[in-house]
Amino acid sequence: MPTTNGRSALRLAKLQEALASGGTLHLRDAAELCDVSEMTIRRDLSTQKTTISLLGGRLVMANYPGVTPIYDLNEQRASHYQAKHRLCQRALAYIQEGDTLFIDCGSTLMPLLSQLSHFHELTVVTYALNVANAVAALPNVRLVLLGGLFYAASQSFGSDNMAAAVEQLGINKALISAAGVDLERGVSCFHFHEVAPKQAAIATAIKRLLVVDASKFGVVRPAYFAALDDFDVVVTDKEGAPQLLQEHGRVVPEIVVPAETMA
Amino acid sequence: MPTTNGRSALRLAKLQEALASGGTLHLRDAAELCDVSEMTIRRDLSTQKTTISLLGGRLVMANYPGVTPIYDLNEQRASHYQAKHRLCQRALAYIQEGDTLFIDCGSTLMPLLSQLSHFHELTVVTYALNVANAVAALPNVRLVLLGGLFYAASQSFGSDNMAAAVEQLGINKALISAAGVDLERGVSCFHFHEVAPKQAAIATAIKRLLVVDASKFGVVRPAYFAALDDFDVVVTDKEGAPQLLQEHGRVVPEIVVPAETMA
DNA sequence: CATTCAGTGTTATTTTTCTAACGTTGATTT
DNA sequence: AAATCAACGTTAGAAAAATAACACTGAATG
Repeated sequence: MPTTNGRSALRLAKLQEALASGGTLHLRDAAELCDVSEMTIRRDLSTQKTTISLLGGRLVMANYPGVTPIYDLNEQRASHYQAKHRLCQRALAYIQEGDTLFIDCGSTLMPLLSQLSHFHELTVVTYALNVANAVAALPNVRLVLLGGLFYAASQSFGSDNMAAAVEQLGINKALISAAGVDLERGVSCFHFHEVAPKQAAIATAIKRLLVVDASKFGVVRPAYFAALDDFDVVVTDKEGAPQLLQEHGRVVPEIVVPAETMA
Repeated sequence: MPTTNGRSALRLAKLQEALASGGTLHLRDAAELCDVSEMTIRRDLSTQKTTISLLGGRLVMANYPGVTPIYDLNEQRASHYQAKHRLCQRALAYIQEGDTLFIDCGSTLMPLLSQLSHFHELTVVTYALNVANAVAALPNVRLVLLGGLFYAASQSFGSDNMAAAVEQLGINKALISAAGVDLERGVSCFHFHEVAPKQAAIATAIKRLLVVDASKFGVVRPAYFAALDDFDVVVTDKEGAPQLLQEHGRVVPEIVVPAETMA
């Protein structure tokens, strides 16, 4: 195996260039391109640290979306996915034909996006790249991306005039996610650049939905962005949530907990 | 084979949901998820029209970037890619450490992006989703995406204040692509929403590079956006291009044709 | 000059994926 | 009730991909 980074790295760089535009490259083509055998490419990939991965005989960029496996060998991610899926199933009930939706960043609302293909006309406003990519694939959904400087950690954009940009749009329903929900300290997230778009969406949207799984309750994160009663609906998955939240005397009009048995 | 769209479509919808968040799903997991055999999933995929495709035993969303093959069986796309690659190789020579680059939409400049990983600090400004995705994967490059309404045809965004957004940024070098370059009628593209960002970039950038392969010469496209002498450099691949362009009496300071023999 | 060893090709073997054919089931029709 | 047929499973075989083992090469080292 090549221990030093000799020609191996050069080949990978070449292949990475070829793949950077997006696409796959069959192993035999990659071998031909580098003028080596397929085995050598295989070895390059397995020995060197690279962002390219081999998927069924084809080279793909591992850091592109739609490439990493959903169901990891451990059930953990799968179950997490199931939880989020259920959450989104409930959130979906609030969406209607013709809506202009603000979709927050994070992974919570991802499962919702594919469901949007069932509608005929929708508009999605977002400041997250992963959301934008998923929505861009839907022919029936208009996409408005709020741009700015990219923050890799949250796969989202931040800018000065985020608030102004949001206010220009006739946002119907805001679907907001959060990293922390506390009765006293309100709703919070990790990144400060998310505060402006979230707050702007909450300010202009007609209906405001907070979509969070129960693991976020009682948690406080660095960036506060709203009080709990800024929302019209809280969609969550914990049984005791309604009591927990409402007995506190706050006015949260509706708290939705998905039924245990769902398709 | 299922001729009617019975449960088959339902399963595919379910799988599509699972995949929409981005990721791959192994065939056996997909089968388990739908509680059918792998063969059934295979049949679903082959009989029904779907956006899901099977790549080495794994389900992927075919409309995601990084999935469609680069080297189609015909050499055509490959050679096109080679041409663009060479073009970008030359354009790369103009890029320096610390630059703030405006990268235009289209596929021409795609091969350039992976090359940017060689630098330590760069900023890329773009209004194209495919460019943004490629740049987002580079840890050393700051990404500024100019958002707006998404146009699927060009994978790019358009908005009213595109010009204002561009002017706010200290763009160093503008790398502009085009669909048509005519001596008399100037430089043009297909989509009108591209005009504003292109013009704004040309207006503010210190150095303006037009990157076009020779097939665009003598072609006029619906949306005019610049005269040829608005550019400082034209990077192209046709042998006679310098003469062709300069003998016309225009002041185009530099026209670069890549040498025939390149690594 | 012989030795070493990284880098690579070749071949064989195993594993996985794909395809085609046939069998089963259960609802619907005749 | 027999026939039909869509929907699905199962099996076996073919094809492709992954892995492992060994052989070759040419530059660097002793």
